[in-house]
Amino acid sequence: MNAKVTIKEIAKHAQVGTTTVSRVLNSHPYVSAEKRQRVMEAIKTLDYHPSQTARHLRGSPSGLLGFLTDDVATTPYAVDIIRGAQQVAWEHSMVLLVADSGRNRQSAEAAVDVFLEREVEGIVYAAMYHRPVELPYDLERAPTVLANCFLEDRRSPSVVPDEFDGGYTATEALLKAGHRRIGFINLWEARVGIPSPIPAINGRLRGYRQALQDYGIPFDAALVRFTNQSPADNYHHTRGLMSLPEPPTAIFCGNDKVAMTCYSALAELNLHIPQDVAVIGFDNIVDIAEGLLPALTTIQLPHYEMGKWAVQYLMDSKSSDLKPLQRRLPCPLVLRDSVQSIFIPPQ
Amino acid sequence: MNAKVTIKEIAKHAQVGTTTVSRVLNSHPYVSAEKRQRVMEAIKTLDYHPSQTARHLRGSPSGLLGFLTDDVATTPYAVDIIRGAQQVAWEHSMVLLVADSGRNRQSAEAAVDVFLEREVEGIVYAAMYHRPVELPYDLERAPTVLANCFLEDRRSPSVVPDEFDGGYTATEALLKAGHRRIGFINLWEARVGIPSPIPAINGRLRGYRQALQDYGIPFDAALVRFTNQSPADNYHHTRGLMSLPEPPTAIFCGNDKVAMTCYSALAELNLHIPQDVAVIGFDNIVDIAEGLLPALTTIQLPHYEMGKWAVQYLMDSKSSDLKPLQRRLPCPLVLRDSVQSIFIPPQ
DNA sequence: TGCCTGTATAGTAACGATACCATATACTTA
DNA sequence: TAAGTATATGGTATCGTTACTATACAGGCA
Repeated sequence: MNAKVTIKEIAKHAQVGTTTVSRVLNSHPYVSAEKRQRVMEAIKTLDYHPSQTARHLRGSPSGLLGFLTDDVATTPYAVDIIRGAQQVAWEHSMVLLVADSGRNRQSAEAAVDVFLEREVEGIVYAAMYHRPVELPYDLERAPTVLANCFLEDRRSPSVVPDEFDGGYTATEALLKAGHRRIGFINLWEARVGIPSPIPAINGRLRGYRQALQDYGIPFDAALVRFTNQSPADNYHHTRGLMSLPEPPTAIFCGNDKVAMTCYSALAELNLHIPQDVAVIGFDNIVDIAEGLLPALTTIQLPHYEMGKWAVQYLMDSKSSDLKPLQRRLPCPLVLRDSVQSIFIPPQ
Repeated sequence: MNAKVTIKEIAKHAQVGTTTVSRVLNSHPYVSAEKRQRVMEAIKTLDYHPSQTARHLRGSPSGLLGFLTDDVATTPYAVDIIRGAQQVAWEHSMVLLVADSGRNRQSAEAAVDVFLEREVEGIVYAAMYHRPVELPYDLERAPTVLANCFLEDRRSPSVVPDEFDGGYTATEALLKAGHRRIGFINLWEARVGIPSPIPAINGRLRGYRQALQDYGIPFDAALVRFTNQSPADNYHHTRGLMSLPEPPTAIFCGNDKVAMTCYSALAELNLHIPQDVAVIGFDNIVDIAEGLLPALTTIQLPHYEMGKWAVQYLMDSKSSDLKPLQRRLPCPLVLRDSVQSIFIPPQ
């Protein structure tokens, strides 16, 4: 492993001054074609790589972005946030420095210290599921964008899934297919009693109600259930829904895991999807959605897009200040086979 | 945002020389208690953070590790590799620089260039599923450890799941529960015809056979099936197994998705898990395994552990050279409810 | 007393790259 | 012809930190 080749050695090898080498590297004008050629050759033969460290010290931007997560992995796909962030960062020739806040404030602070010591140009703080957070550090320290989470006081910019849109889209897909009685097994937080601050729950419910209203269907509270997300409870609510005097012809499940249990419960009742009952999920956990028979139509959370947006926003407002807007990204429908158009006889 | 506070300003503020400040920062001897006190105060009041960049330029190690992935996300949990790597890196006060090779050689090369420009002290190359890879760059450029993949010629160190162990453990769990006819729906590669180089397939099969042999059960080729992993094929093989003249009392599924289909197929046959048929999966996709009823007993791939091991190995051999060993990590059993001990009458 | 040795302190030269300044030539244009 | 401009080139200070060197004073010991 040859040690570090410096600009000086290139200069010596090409018989020019260091300035000229620097000019070639940064494609500045005023270098003769001949010397440029010599320099390029030297760079190649000596396998020279410029030191970002020296450049940065000299005044160039660090080219670094900090990416901080709480590691509570609910949906594994949430890591797509990092992929999206990485993608956009790369396009801007920036690199991601990742750290895990490890859920305690102290190590989050430490992580931010590490970021600052390396003078990151911005920080993305990403949560593994959509929720309000308290920032574990002083925001003034570096421009920060939140992804998949937000501050209660909205004092810094954030990008989140549009839960309302997701709920609306799911419900509308069912309505468009002709369904008029649509069950909704919404999520409920595991914590006892406390009215949940999780935006998914309220947002999706509002979307569901709005879609119903837009299609002129009255809201029926009996069709809405809340599951603590255990398979047993998911099962219970599916059965409950189907034993209603007027059971639904379609079920909107709060997530794909709920949908999975829903499938089994319906199978036991000898009901077929999508002929007897249509099912739609949420989250697009591909392993589940594609593994089910029939494959599950569901709603995609925009993890990848949130990662992209967060970094893009950081890049766009590099010079000016970050405006603390909250951006809601749509949750698109992923069409598979669990929803089928039903025939509605003209009345 | 106050600009950069430097060591000089601390020196001035505390009325000492820069050397003294540096001594305090690095807890070197020969500083009087009084001045040390003054320096510490100045650091606090001016909110000083030392510049890693300057330190690095001056000769300290960069404190950076490169983490490069191919992004083909098969199992979402494979990202646990990065979490494990991050964890150990953090313990060694190092930070991870992540990049995505974006599956084409060129951008992988570019990513490595970026790593080298920042003088990473090592690189972890991680694949999203266990397979042989060709390294997209010259290994000499930085100490590299492969995670979840390996070079055909084993010329650099790697850490992979012990597929044999996984296959053995799964089969043994079934054998210990008293099963004697154990079906195995192994994976098969989607690519047509080509004998698969995917180590999962061969390794697990060998583990299965070895366990059988150790328990004195003759191998029955009729019990081993290969699925192209489509739900339809998974379904087909489950039915095939169960319609054998002497059907299995337990099924070892190549992964949790296969197990998921297997559950439905068995339900249709009105067979109950685990009373009538025991099922064991592979991969521990928690969303699936915990969502199924009964919850799926399965095998855990050591993603997190591989990430940890890769970085640990890099750290351990920082001074000496990397020895190109291949480390196989065990795939532990995750006990849930889909396997039950069956009574074997004494003969 | 004179000479070590240990403690305490500050000044300064690096690390590698770049921006500024100085210089030198060739070519215009008033 | 003198002055001005565009082109080409290299020397050197600088970024923030630490290692090295130099200096100074104390106490210990021959």
